[in-house]
Amino acid sequence: MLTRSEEDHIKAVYALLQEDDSAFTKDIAERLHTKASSVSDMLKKLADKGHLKHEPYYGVKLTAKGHALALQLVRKHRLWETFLVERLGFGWDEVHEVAEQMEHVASEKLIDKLDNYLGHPSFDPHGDPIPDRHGRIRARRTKRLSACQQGDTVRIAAVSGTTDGLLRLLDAKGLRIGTVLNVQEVHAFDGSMDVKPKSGSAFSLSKDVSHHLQVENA
Amino acid sequence: MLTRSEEDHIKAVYALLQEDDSAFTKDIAERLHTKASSVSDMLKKLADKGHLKHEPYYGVKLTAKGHALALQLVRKHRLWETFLVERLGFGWDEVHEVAEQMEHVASEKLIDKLDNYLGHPSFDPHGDPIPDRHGRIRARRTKRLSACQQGDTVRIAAVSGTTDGLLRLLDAKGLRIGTVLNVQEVHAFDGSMDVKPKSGSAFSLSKDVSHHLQVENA
DNA sequence: AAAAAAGATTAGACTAGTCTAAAAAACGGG
DNA sequence: CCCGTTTTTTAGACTAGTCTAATCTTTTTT
Repeated sequence: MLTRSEEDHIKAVYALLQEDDSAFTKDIAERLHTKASSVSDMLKKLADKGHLKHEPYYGVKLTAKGHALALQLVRKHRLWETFLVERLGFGWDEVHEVAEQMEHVASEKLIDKLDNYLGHPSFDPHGDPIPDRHGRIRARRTKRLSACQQGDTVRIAAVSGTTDGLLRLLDAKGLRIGTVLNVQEVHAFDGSMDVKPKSGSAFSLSKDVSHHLQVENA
Repeated sequence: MLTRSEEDHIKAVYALLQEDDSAFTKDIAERLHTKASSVSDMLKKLADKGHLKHEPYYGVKLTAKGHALALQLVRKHRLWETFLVERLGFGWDEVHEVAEQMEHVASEKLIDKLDNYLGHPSFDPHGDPIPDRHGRIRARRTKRLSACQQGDTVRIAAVSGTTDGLLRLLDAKGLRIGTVLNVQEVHAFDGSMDVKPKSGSAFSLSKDVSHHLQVENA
């Protein structure tokens, strides 16, 4: 059995590897609001337990065991988020912190029944894929909106690396998972872009925003 | 904010006071599968925080603050049990341990939304009352089946102090919340009694069982 | 290439919670 | 009412996890 802190560290490593293909002590510490020295200790422990490989100064990789575990944690987190939004009526900007607690409830049976109750969803309220009980993820080819060109027409597939503030900003602009956008113009000097939703008038998005929007061709 | 361990201790005190009108160090320790010395420490801490009064050697009483807190924990526990049984399809003998974990998730909003989602239930799957958000409990006048006399006709209202084994035994005998029974005979030498469900044939219940069944007049 | 900066680890202290063992307090039967 | 048992508390040790401060390694800058 793993402690909550151990699970948190594994999840942080997994998330960083997804985003950056690398996970360093300091980044893990930052994500967990803790100090590098604490992370250093914990990495040694998790390496001993066989969940990850830690080359000091060269970063962390998950073992197969650690990777499978991370996927189960992600699965739990995203299923609970789905439950909170679809069944309890939470806003998509309110659920992260609560799901963070629920994901540490330990019961295989609970998660399988929850999955079943929700109808085996493939994506959570932020558009992120939900691993199935074997850790399999529904494949999609998405790119960042910030990587799109003038003239592209794309559908919002997911909002990644979400902060509650970003989600509320998207709400305010009427942007949702599934919203179809046409890229009207990209401004070189600050990376901002003007986009026009299928219905509605055009507006501008900063690079900070477009960077976090995963889109697929529409 | 209270730790999980602190919450567990307050809940144990509350439960013992309900059952026995008294809560002693050793009983709390037994209930929490811990040692009296650990409980002694924790009682001092909780007394300092103002959740309870601890007269060494004379037992523990909850303060108004501690009592309110215990009721909120009971509320959370029973709402989650209700969710697990009614929505996820767990058996009533499978939910205690999982609810024990879920009740420590901290979010007022979550509990209120869950309560709403479940339709503000007044009783959980074991027939125990669910405090409302203000800590109020629906009053009933129940007694133990073991206290009933020959000839009494009663309805099962709750199964208290539940162990999973007892619940499965009741399942096997077809006894549920709401089942109406007639007491046919009470045997003095071992306290067992013969009961007859409204539909079906009579059978015998040991005192161990009848002691845990809360009934009301039918 | 040396110095400075950034990042990581180690060493040592502290907290919370638990335990065992021993001492203290209360209780109960002769 | 006194001795032995039960219950409770205290004392001291241990673990897990965290922190700060100091040291070590790597990278960057000049």
